[in-house]
Amino acid sequence: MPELPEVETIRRQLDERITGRVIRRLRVFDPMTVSPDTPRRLARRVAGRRIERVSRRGKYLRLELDGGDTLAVHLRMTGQLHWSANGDGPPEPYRRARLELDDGSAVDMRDMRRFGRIWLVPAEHPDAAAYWDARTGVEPLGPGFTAARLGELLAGRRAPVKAALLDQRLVAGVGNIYADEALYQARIHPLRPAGDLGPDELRRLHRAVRDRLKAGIDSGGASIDRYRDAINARGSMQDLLAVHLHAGEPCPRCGTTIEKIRVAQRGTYVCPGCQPPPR
DNA sequence: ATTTTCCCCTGCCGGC
DNA sequence: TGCCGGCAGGGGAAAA
Repeated sequence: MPELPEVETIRRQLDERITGRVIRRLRVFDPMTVSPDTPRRLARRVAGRRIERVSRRGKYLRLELDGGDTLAVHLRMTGQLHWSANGDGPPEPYRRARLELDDGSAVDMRDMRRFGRIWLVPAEHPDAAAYWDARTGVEPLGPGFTAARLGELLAGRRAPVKAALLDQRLVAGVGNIYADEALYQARIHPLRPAGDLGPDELRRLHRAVRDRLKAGIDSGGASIDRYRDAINARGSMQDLLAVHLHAGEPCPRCGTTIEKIRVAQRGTYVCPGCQPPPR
């Protein structure tokens, strides 16, 4: 569910509220949430540690603790983090874990489908930077993401350009919604082979990826289904989506009926008028 | 090496 | 009404 803009929204809210706090205890209600670690081992490791900052890499949230350990969180499809000042979040059937802090506040992790995970990246990990680099590529809103860099990442690839955008090891943080919207804005069909894009198309795609992700952050994320931010509020990016979830409706730019197709095993929305199909 | 398929899990929706 | 298949913002392992 949450893509880069949703995770960044949550990161900002948590960083503001829990940085400097000390973890009183970690309670795990669903062991699967911390597997393959055990609730007991993880809880013992983080208890009493101070949260130095809350950072993000792609769709990964990181609670950086004193001593160098990092408590990593990935929300996957239906995960949510909810902060409450007095620790009494609303009763939740899907609550999987809870972080209790020294000021009486708490962060609850909720997750209907149980794909979300919390795990520790230990300070003694041989190379913390390599750990994250193995999972996540360039940050699309960072200085390393340029049209030229995007071209290098896509060069020679025969997979559909949308599949490449969804590959977190190339560009980190783009998910199904923002891939559709960026490709539409760039007027590039999602089935085009990634390596076939020309210089102008790469420039348009680079600009569109950044533009749509920024719009997502400015909107507080897209609350299409279950997404809520860290204070249980909805975002408004769903109101700005041009094609995603709009199959059967006219394209806002050319009036052609928007189609739903399947690309990289994901539902994909495309305007066949604006985004000329390959071949 | 790259790309595709399957799987993890729960809930919902449409078709029969 | 009830059952069944398919699908849902994710990524990792295994297979091709």
